[in-house]
Amino acid sequence: MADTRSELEALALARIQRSGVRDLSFRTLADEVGVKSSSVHYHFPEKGDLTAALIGAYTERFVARLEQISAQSGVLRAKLMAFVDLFEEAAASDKLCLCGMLAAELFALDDRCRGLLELFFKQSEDWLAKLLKAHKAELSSSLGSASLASVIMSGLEGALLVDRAHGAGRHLRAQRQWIASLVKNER
Amino acid sequence: MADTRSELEALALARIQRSGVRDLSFRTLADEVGVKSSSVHYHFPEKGDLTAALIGAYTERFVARLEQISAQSGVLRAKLMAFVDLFEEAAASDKLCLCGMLAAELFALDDRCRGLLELFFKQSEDWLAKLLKAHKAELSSSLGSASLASVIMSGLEGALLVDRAHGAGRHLRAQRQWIASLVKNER
DNA sequence: GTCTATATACAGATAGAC
DNA sequence: GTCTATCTGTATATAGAC
Repeated sequence: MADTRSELEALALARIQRSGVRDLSFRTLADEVGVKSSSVHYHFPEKGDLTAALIGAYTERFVARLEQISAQSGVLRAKLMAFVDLFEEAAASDKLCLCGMLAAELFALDDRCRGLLELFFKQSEDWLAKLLKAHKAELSSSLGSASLASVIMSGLEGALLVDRAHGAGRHLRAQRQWIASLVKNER
Repeated sequence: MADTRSELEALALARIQRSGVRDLSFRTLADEVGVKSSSVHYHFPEKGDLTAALIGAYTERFVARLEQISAQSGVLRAKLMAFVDLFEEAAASDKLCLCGMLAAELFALDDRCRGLLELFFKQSEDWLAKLLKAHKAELSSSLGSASLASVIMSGLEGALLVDRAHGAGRHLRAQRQWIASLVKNER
């Protein structure tokens, strides 16, 4: 198995995506990994340190996958569907996007975490807006690239959220369908 | 001023929309209203009782306003914009929709509250789908009414969420713009 | 309907031994 | 790097007086 720090991070991430930072305690986290809470404090002195580490690593992985999508050969529609796939994974286990969950818990976060959260959304939407702009001619929407990127991001974050309470995956499926319909069918 | 019970409900609602149920304690709630926590327990024996009462009342008010929108004279676009206005109020004070926030905190809720949450989304989306269906000819989207209702609801809930972390209202504005663009401009 | 007082549990965090 | 032990604060909830 991996080292303690990695185990703590993996478990904490999963728990926060399911039930939020406020529901995560150093005690229960330690129990599940098989150490004591003081050991968790050794790796992450304060809860904010753990949270910040998680947001940073999450953003890094997310951006790396965006770059993979950019690099892959394929039409616009395929790239947009690959973007939706990133959200599908969370949905499969009734989780939220880490940063979506933390946006709901914004007032429980310190400034450093809020800054990291903002960075996640900025980078994600910038990537999306750039992709849309590069394929502007293929789009059927009248909205600008940046606005459309906002609409897509809100829609996907919201779909994960609403599907937990009502819908059993229907909201994310509808989002996928709508995003696909943005690309003109020309042949 | 109103009676204690009403004051407690109003304050609890505002606090949950800002920072969630887990951040609301009977003690601080009591302090802010000027009573003791045991008095809060008199009105709402358990926290779940308070939460359920809030969801019920919130849904009732929300549905009443949907019916007002249905009753008002006006074109489809005006009605959709009136629907967006319902979310604008929360955004103005950095709040989420009560039920959006609770969807994030789903695993902290009892079954009764989860049922009420589901009802909120079902009623809201049913209303929206019915409106869209009645004006199908005026819509520029290729999606079915129910799917489009899902997309709109996800988008608005998500816009409130993401705007807290990044965007300063930009996501909700983009949603409004997109929703307006769904209605054909024919003249 | 509101109070005082209290039971019980758990939170985040730290000191210091090994 | 992990432990035991502990401090301190706060949570939900209840009993019983007024």
